[in-house]
Amino acid sequence: MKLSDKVIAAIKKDISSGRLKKGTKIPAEPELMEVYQVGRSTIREAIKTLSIAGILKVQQGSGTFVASKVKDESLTQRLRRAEFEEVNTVRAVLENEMVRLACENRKAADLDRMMELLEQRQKAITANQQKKCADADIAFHISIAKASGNQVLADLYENFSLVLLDFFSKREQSIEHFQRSQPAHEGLAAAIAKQDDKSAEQYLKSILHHNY
Amino acid sequence: MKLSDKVIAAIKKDISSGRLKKGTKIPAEPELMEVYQVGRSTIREAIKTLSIAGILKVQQGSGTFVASKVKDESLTQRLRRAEFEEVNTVRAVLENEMVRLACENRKAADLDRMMELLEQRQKAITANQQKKCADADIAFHISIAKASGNQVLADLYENFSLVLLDFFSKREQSIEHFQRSQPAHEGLAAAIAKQDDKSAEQYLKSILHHNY
DNA sequence: TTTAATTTAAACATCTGATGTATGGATGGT
DNA sequence: ACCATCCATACATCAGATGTTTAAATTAAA
Repeated sequence: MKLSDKVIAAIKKDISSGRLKKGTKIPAEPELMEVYQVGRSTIREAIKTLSIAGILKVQQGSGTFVASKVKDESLTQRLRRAEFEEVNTVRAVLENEMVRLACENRKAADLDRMMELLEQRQKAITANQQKKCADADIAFHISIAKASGNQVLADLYENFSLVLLDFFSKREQSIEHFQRSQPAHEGLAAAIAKQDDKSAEQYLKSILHHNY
Repeated sequence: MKLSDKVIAAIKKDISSGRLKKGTKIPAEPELMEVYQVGRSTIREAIKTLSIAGILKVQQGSGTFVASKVKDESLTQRLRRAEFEEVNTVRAVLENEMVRLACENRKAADLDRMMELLEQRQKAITANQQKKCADADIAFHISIAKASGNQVLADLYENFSLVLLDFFSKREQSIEHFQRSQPAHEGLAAAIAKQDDKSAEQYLKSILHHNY
């Protein structure tokens, strides 16, 4: 087995695992040399083969890019699971506190804002607009953070929401997923309105678990 | 107000909000022109100012990079109202999870780092150096965040620590305060080392309450 | 209205880093 | 010894980034 074949397999694996997505630029040859601990000729041999196969596309002066997907579903799920757990853990910690405080301190204006965003979420679902859906979803949770009355917590969550947005975009969340969790979101809003912290906690739990 | 000042504010905001992290390359001038809808001179004027201020660092032929972190204005502003309660609430939420996870996942290297920072904290106390003391204190808690094994949580806490630093400086924490809480910090580190989450929780409670 | 500062636009230089190409040497199996 | 493989180096070529200069258009102030 030639060395370049090992590199080919490694690059293919990186593509199928999701570390290298379609359209993304792969590392430059010098960097690949360090990563795979081989000479430049070997790297170029591998790239040439993958390029002929249509998997990669090279552009002189610019770089080499992934031209096609090589999907391995089970593997991508497993590899993203670690990062996924981390994000969800942090999210759960923040949202639990947010919801608890929101039940105590929510004002009428907060409830209006929450309902408004829930409507936007539903509209985006029926219109099959995924990005708007994710935006509305996160905006809704931010509105809960603000309703908590703790501005520091709200600012921190707003910062964290950037991570969530990036996270959603990577996961390719289906509209169906948002559809399924819509009732839980409405229940959560209602519980906060009624200041029923026990019920709110249950709905939140449901929302967070729907992510699995 | 000059147009370039608006661009400066926008870039600063992007940095403080975390959209642009330290060390990352900011978009090239042509792209910034599109994003902010201004000419190249304006972009360059803004970049020049931020570069002189040490916030950005330009490298010809390569790009412009973020050189330093910027404190989140909205967060520091809240502190002026002396709403320490809010800060402590958020801190408690984050640290509780951090400590819980650190007890499970701490590696030997994490424990070494923690002990090293505790020594620095003690040295700063005996040397009566308040700033170094606060730095070591926060660095210690950051090391716990990293020991949790949750990179997302660690990043979030590191961002939040900027608020804590400001918090300490405004409160004029005395050296005596740090001295009093040193045993609790050492106890916390020992508990994490022994993976005794119950004990760790108690020490953390003590540390957080010492802030009042 | 005139004047000056600001902003824009374009052209070109320069630097960095990417791939393309060529060559020689080291290595290991046949 | 032969030969395919691999490594190392140098240089060419291309793309894209910032640096610089200049002129025109726009805006604000005198």
